[in-house]
Amino acid sequence: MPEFSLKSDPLVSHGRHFGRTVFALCNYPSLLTNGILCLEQLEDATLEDFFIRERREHRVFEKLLDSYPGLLERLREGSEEEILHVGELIGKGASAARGEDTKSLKPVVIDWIVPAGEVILPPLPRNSKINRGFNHPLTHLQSGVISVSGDQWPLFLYANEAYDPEDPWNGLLRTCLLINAFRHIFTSPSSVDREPKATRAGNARLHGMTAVTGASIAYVTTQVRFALCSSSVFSRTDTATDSETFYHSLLDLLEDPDEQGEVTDLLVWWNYQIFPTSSAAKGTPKTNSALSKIRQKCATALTAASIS
DNA sequence: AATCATTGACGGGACACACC
DNA sequence: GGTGTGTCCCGTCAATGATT
Repeated sequence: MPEFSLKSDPLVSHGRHFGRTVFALCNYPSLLTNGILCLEQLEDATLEDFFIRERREHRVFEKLLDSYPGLLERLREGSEEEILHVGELIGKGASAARGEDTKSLKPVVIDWIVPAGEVILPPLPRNSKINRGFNHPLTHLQSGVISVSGDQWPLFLYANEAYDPEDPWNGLLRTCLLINAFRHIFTSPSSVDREPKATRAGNARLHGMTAVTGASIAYVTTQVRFALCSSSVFSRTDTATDSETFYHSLLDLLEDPDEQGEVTDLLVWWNYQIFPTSSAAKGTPKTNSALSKIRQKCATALTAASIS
């Protein structure tokens, strides 16, 4: 066999990383067709004429063009089918990566929320989600609210599981649980709780990623949220889990022009946690001993943490 | 009803790389 | 060489929705 295997089309690989770091949960074939259509119409209409949601999609579209050399030409010169095909490849990558991440996060997230050495009642099996979510105090996503819709944020988003009404940014998205999940997905599973000694390049290095993006934080947070809930099937349109609304609500905040000061601080903090030696983490001390101290702090804080 | 297509979870295996 | 670790891909299964 001459192996006509579509051995990892570069577009699929690109889609994996693009979904994780720029925009997940998206119908890429239609994003591309709409994007091209929009470019053609742009001469006699301004972006202001489009709805907010479409503006975001168009920004994503432009980021996609920027991130893949030659893509614009390929789409411009390609037939309608070709555009759809390219979209399918990118979407296939994004979707496969998402599926693998939910798969691998499902067991390990239990290790992160169950205090070391303790026996939990009712038990939280690593391979089953049946007791998670509202069925268990450790995974109980939110207190005092019956239905969890996507735009209500669970307390695990906040450091010490505390929301500060006076200062909504206080501790927001700065938790060990999210850092762990981010490392698990982007650097390597083994880099979560020890000094990284991976023998293979993780996803970040594989794709030349040296800085955290807001969307990647939103992505990881959405993955953790799903891992903690009792639903077994991730679906973009599932109204019970509402992952897409949740993901978008995080993006809304992280892309809000009025919040860029706070967002920049947040990204610096994250970069220091994830890429301590990269220039993206400049302005903060970055010796190895300081790093291990932080990680140690993270580990101890985590054992005491509970998701209420 | 019955059938088909699509989607996602899951397990497993191929492959690549860095150590011993 | 062998072993451990990680990504990527594939086959299978179940659930869901659309079509007939």
